[in-house]
Amino acid sequence: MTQVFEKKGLTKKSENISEWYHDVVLRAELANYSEVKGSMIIRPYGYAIWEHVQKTLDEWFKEDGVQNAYFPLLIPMSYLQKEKDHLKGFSPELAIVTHAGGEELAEPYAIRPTSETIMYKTFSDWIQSYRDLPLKINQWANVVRWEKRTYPFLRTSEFLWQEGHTVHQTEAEAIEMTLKALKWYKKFYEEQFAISVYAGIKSESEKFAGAKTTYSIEMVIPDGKALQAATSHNLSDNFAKVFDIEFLNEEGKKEHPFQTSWGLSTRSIGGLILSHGDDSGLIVPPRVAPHQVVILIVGGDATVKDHAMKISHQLRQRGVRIAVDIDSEHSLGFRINNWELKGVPVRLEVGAKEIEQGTVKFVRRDTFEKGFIPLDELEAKIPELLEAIQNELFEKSKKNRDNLTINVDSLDLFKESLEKQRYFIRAPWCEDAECEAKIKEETKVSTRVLELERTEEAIDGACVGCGGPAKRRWLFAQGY
RNA sequence: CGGGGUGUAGUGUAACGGUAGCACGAGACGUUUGGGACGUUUUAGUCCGAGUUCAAAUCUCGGCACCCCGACCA
Repeated sequence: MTQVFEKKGLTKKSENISEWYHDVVLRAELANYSEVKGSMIIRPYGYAIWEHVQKTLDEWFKEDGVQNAYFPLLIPMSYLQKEKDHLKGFSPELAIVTHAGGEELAEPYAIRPTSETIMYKTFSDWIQSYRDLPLKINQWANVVRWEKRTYPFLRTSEFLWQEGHTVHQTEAEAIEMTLKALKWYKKFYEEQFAISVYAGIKSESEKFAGAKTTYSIEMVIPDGKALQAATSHNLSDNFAKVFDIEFLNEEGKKEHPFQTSWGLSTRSIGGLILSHGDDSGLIVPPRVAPHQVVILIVGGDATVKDHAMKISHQLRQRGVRIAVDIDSEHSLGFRINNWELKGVPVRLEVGAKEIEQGTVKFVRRDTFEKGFIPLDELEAKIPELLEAIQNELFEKSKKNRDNLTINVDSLDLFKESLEKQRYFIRAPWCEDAECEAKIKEETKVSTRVLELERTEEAIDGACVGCGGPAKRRWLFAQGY
């Protein structure tokens, strides 16, 4: 029987995932609420996870020739007004600076909700010839989108992200880049965050303001809702035209280039929390865990402490990220509970008993499986154990995703299936925007994506929304 | 921004219109430490403003804040 270690005062995840989420964010010390409405303070433990995200993605980007740069926080309103769809999409959530230096500004500045406009204005100067292409720029930055309802990490008014922006000679190249970014994100979620996700194309009504095509990563949250976890846009030459980006091609003729933009934000950490946590708190997959292992010393004498330090040194040399808890103020149980809340994948305990036996006690955070590892096997066993945990977390996430995805062929069944439990529903759809709006009104679920592997799949069925001829099977779900 | 709800120590809760109490936390001292230790002790509160009343945490009105549900959204 699996022992469950509930936490005092922690709402059960299965009972109220929203309350559980808030509790965990605060008690695992990921973030604090701030005085500024809708903003949060990311605490060191939460920020360490973000730093890992940055490090991993940044490496992949750079291998592909993407260079980091930094553009201004403030964007002249006139820039945003150039692309009308873009402006329309973002204007409801803009924060605008109207005064500075004690005076009213002649032209207000918007705090960037995203940086397409300010970057592309500059790109038009940078790009003259086909020799300047492709241009691949990435920026790690904060952006502000004034949201009406906010949650820590999942939707804050100010959030951190990376935004990649590339410029290409041909649309085919741009599409290739868009898909490459999407694949980075999918790989990131699967291999680093151990979360199984869907990757696909957004419907016309759900796409990015100003894009020709938006691709996205959709995460299946254990409550059956969908979280848009990253996006990648094929901007075609929409922005190039309005920002006068032109290059001379090999024949000496002027052409507009084709562009992409793609981003992943601190929202990803919200997805991580929701995906892996349990009634004991957070569970952080080993590859992204700020601490992969915590050593707790049991009893306060110097021999035990020395022994623990020696072990930590050994493991650190093997590349294991490790914390040593030598707290002698609190009881062992108290300390254990705190580390469990923080989701450290493996806990080691060292006390007089272990020293005598020449072992170390280990406990897995995800399964609570425990045992003793002989000291001389520790260096080999811990990396193995971490790898196993990483893989099992992913398998569990995949199973969860599959269990929460169902195929449905009629609107009645569609509605019925949502009565007891939210699902990702894969259903035939005519791809008409009005029909989509109708489905959303009647069932609260909207199209999430057309999965990449189903873009070519022709089907004969009837659309679940209007009964007309369906084109392809899309994923529908309620958004976060 | 629409609909609903709630505001009491740092947190969670209690008090018929009649002495604001309890628990946790935090601080001090001592004893403890193999799954959220114990004793002694200290600490701190009715969101703001008006009204009704002999008397308001409690009733009324206004403001503000927060929460839940919608619309918007990485």
